[in-house]
Amino acid sequence: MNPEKQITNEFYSGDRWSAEESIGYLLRTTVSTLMRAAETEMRPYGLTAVQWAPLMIISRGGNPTAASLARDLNTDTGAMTRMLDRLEAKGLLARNRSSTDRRVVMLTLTDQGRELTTLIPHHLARVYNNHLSGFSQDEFAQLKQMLRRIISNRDVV
Amino acid sequence: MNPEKQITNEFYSGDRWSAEESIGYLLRTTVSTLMRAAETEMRPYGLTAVQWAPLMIISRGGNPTAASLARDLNTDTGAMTRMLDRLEAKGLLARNRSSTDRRVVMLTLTDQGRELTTLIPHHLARVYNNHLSGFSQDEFAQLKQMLRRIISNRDVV
DNA sequence: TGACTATTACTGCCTGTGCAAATACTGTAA
DNA sequence: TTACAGTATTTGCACAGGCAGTAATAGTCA
Repeated sequence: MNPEKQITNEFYSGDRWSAEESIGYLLRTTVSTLMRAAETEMRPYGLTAVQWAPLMIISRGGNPTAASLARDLNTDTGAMTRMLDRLEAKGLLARNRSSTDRRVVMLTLTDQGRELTTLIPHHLARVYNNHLSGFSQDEFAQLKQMLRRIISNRDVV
Repeated sequence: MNPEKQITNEFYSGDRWSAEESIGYLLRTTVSTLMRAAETEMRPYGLTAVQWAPLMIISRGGNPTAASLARDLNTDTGAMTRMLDRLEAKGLLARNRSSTDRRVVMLTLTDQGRELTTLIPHHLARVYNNHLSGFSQDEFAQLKQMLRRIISNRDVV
């Protein structure tokens, strides 16, 4: 056995249970903390904490569709339809049925939507950097890597 | 400067943006991955991925109230009222107005609810352990510690 | 006692998500 | 050409959370 990295499968047992040590509880609290901060940061622009994501992807081009956005953002097409409804209602994007494939709806940003995409990243960076204060670059890289490992473990199981 | 741990405040800048490197995106995806697995694990018992939490806290005693549950679970009393509505509708808990403080509602588990609390932790442990497979105990401890640091940074900022 | 503050539970409104079904359309194989 | 499998979008239903406001109650202090 490698003495430097002992692998085990027993982090939790069915006997004892504590919210403070639960990885699910900690992750959920972390996300809601970040979301609340992002919400505050976005409020002046009339956006919620998650509405920026579709805008940013559309602004990068490549003709994303509702379905591709749903795949990229790890959600479902029903949720994405309604998200786009809200963004369209705010006048940030326009929907136009494609003429080459009449199933898909082309998504384009309005001038107002495009302007937001130039302002959003700065605010988002501020929120993330603030919450990562005290982290070293190594720790930051480790954290991202560990999260990716948890995500990919969904397939292993 | 300590050469072993160089602190910086610049993990993200407003110039470039990538979902794959975004700590918000990674955390959200991790949570939804875990939730989806928990949802599957709980389905046979008629519970969703989050409904077990109030049940477990009530089962530990100490006369928790809707308000204290909301505080412990990092949500608000409105959401908790509706959560308890659903659990009561499923016959898992009972609500009784306290006679000593008529503002509060005493929460007690039904027999069915109490039985679930004996089964839940095992399934939850299974989900968590599976998704942490490949982790060392050190990495597990580091991950929890880093999440706690992000959460506590909400106050620093 | 009476005014005031804090707390508890609840409700309405909005945002957001997941799942399943329906509809429309595309491309392919028989 | 026709049947069929796959894809894109939308909708209904249920669950869940945040925020603001309300009514009832408790405790405190002048």
